[in-house]
Amino acid sequence: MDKIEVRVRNAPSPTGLLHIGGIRTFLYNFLFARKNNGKYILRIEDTDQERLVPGSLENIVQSLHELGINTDEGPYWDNGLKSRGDKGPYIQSQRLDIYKKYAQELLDKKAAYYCFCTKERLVQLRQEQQVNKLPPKYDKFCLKFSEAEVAQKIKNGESHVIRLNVHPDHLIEFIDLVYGPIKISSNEVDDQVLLKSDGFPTYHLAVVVDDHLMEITHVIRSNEWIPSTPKHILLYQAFGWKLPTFVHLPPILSKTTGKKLSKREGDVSVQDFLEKGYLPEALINFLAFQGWNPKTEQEIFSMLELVQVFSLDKVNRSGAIFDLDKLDWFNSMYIRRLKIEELFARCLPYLIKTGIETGKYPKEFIEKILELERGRLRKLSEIGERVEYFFKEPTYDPQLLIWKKTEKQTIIKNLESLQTFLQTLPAKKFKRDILESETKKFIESEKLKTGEVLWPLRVALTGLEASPGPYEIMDAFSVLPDGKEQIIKRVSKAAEILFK
RNA sequence: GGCCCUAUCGUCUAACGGUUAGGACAUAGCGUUCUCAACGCUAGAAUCCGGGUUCGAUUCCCGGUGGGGUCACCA
Repeated sequence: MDKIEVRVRNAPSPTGLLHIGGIRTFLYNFLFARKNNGKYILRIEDTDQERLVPGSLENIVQSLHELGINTDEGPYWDNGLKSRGDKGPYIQSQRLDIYKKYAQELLDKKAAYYCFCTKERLVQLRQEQQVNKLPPKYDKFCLKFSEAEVAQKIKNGESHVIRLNVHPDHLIEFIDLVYGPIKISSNEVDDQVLLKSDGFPTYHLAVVVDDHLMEITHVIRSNEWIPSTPKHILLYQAFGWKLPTFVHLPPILSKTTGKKLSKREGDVSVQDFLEKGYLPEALINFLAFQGWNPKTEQEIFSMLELVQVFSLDKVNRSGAIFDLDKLDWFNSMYIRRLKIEELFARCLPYLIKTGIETGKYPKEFIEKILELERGRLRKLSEIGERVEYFFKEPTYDPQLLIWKKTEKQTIIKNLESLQTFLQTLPAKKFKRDILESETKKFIESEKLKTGEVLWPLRVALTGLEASPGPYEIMDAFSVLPDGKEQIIKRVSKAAEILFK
């Protein structure tokens, strides 16, 4: 028995930046396609000409590319916007004649009818219904016109739309792969506009026609579409087409509002997250867990592993709150796993932004520094200010140099003898382990207290309350030709400042 | 408001009628430690409410309540 090839799609509107909640839907479609050796298609639904935002098509395609969600058909990014696939065009505004043809077919089948109602009448109708506490629905007013009347009105150039003719009092049922059986009365379904007066289709006509023509087998989309699924089913039935399998996904909610994550909430676009230093791998891993989980205790999954374990029957039905804390955790996990060269490459933009001219330093120096910070980073964007002290002499808060309740004099004295000790230590011995053992010997022989030496030393090197340890920092500096001098200079400067 | 969906720690979630209700994030404490991070240990923290069904309900059914969604010539 031949299995029908799985074909799924995502169909965003180019009305702005691709946003993070929406990505989860893309991800699940992609994972489902890959898991089933199917095809993953991107289609652009630009039938609302008023809401178009220039550049959003590029943003969508580019964002998907950066996240590693690769499409098989439709527009894609490869050093520029390209397109592929033999069931195109994949941009709805280029398919207008197709929709007209199918709208005509519905007209011929009496499944749809012309409507000449003005906006004013529709608004008034809705108001009346509201006052009378009736559900707001079109009242089929224009259904009464004879064919001759309709022809005359069209000939007169009256503005018109085409509406779906929904018959009352029957039940529309479908089985959702996530939500199970769903029943909705046709009385709840409005005589939806299918073709607008500007000749463009509405979403409902376009999505059904295209999903059929593009041989989509599974419609996987966010659950806010459940209420309009009956309209689509009615259309499939009117055309006599086979229904796809419907799969609705639970919503992703905002932590602050508890409502659907929306574009109005600030930085929610993929681009924003990438710019803040979230790794695509972390974003994908986190998003995969918003509404799905593998039923095991493993939490870290690469895209490849996700493909292997993903299945729609493990998708939840209840909404998930988007929690940045958890995302941050995933991100720090992925930062730790990065190869050092890759960490360098990915941190570079942030280092440049802080004004650090990495080109002026040995690669080994930068790499050692990044190695020190990688375990402390939640987001790559933090890297700049965290490592600035390596490139710029720190300024000191005298109070900070003092370890707990130690006497100021003691600290000064320790910094001074530390200076002499480091001076006498050969530059080639400025290696982490040697530094540690030599410094310990020094502390012991001078009968000093560890904290009273290491704390001021570390602060002298960094100017910071929190940082990696002094041995590691000195080890990194030792890579520079004047590393030892820089270290000693900082120690002496710190002592000076305390002395004042 | 009508209709639809939904309900386990603060958050993501596990437990397909019988568990001391498990894990992770976050939080707190302790240990390690010059600080931070990491790591280890520990703690607190949940089955919305009310009815059924059943020997037994987090789990199945009904009702309520809460939350979300949707009712456009937007998608």
